[in-house]
Amino acid sequence: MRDSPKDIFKAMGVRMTPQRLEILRILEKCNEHPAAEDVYEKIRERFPSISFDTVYRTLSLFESHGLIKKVHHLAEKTRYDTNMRHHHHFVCVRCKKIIDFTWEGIDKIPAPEKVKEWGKVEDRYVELRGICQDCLKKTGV
Amino acid sequence: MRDSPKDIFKAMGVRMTPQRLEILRILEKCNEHPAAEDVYEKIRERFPSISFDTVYRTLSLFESHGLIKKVHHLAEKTRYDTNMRHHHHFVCVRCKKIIDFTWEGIDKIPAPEKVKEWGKVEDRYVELRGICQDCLKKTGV
DNA sequence: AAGTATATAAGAATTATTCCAATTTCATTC
DNA sequence: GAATGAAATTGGAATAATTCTTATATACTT
Repeated sequence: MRDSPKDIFKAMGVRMTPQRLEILRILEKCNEHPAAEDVYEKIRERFPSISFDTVYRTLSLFESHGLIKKVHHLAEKTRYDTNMRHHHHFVCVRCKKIIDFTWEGIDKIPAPEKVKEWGKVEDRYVELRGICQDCLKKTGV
Repeated sequence: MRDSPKDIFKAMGVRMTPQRLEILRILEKCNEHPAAEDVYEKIRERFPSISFDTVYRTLSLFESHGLIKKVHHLAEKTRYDTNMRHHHHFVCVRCKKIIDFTWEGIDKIPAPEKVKEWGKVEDRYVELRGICQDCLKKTGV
């Protein structure tokens, strides 16, 4: 049983506006992984004068309340990797520190059959996300 | 046995300039995952008048020759995920399509001890990268 | 229904990155 | 070793994604 939009907005403690409602509907219907621009193009069908800002603000709002999330952390700036051997990353979600590691155990497990049907898998990347020791020390959490 | 800078640039078929040489040294020395700005700040110690453009151009050059790589594909625009359950992604490196999947087999394997020492791991994300069926059809490769 | 805090629209501002044109420099030839 | 021409650098303008600002409009409480 899914919450009604009214309850969702009530729980967030914000007003339910037509724009927000429509963005919510678009997102609920969407099985892809839209960029802000995709949402903007879609909602303009009904709200031709909506501003980009409203879309961005609403996406941030939804994200801060755990309704959606960004596909990647670290998206603000491009980061470069100087290690060209196959490896994975530990990423600190606070300070964005990245540490390389290898993990043969996980490289060997065959990919799920369904995924193989979606296309040709060429690479496997694992990201372990958490809080690094430095950041743990800083806040004690 | 590592190639000399001279050989590296020769292999790339480009001129060896002091700026490029210094950026190469900075990257070789660097165990972090620098953003362009980090490289810029570092090289300005020796080349105070270097332009951002040179840094970006050189990083692209190195990337196109396989000396370094970007930490993430998909970094151009923020993409949103409307599926808040734990899952992983198949990503088409051509069209950037993203498909969700779950993979219990891989979720259960304990993380390497060394990683646990680096911090508190809170989430595990796997990205299978390849070419989706649509893109395979288009080019026949 | 009125009042008020909150949300929106439009465009300016910001940030990361790329483009452009003028100048400089590398590396090859003489 | 100097001249030369192609390639590289600089500095600033341009672009693209995202955020901020301010005046106006609107949802929700009373």
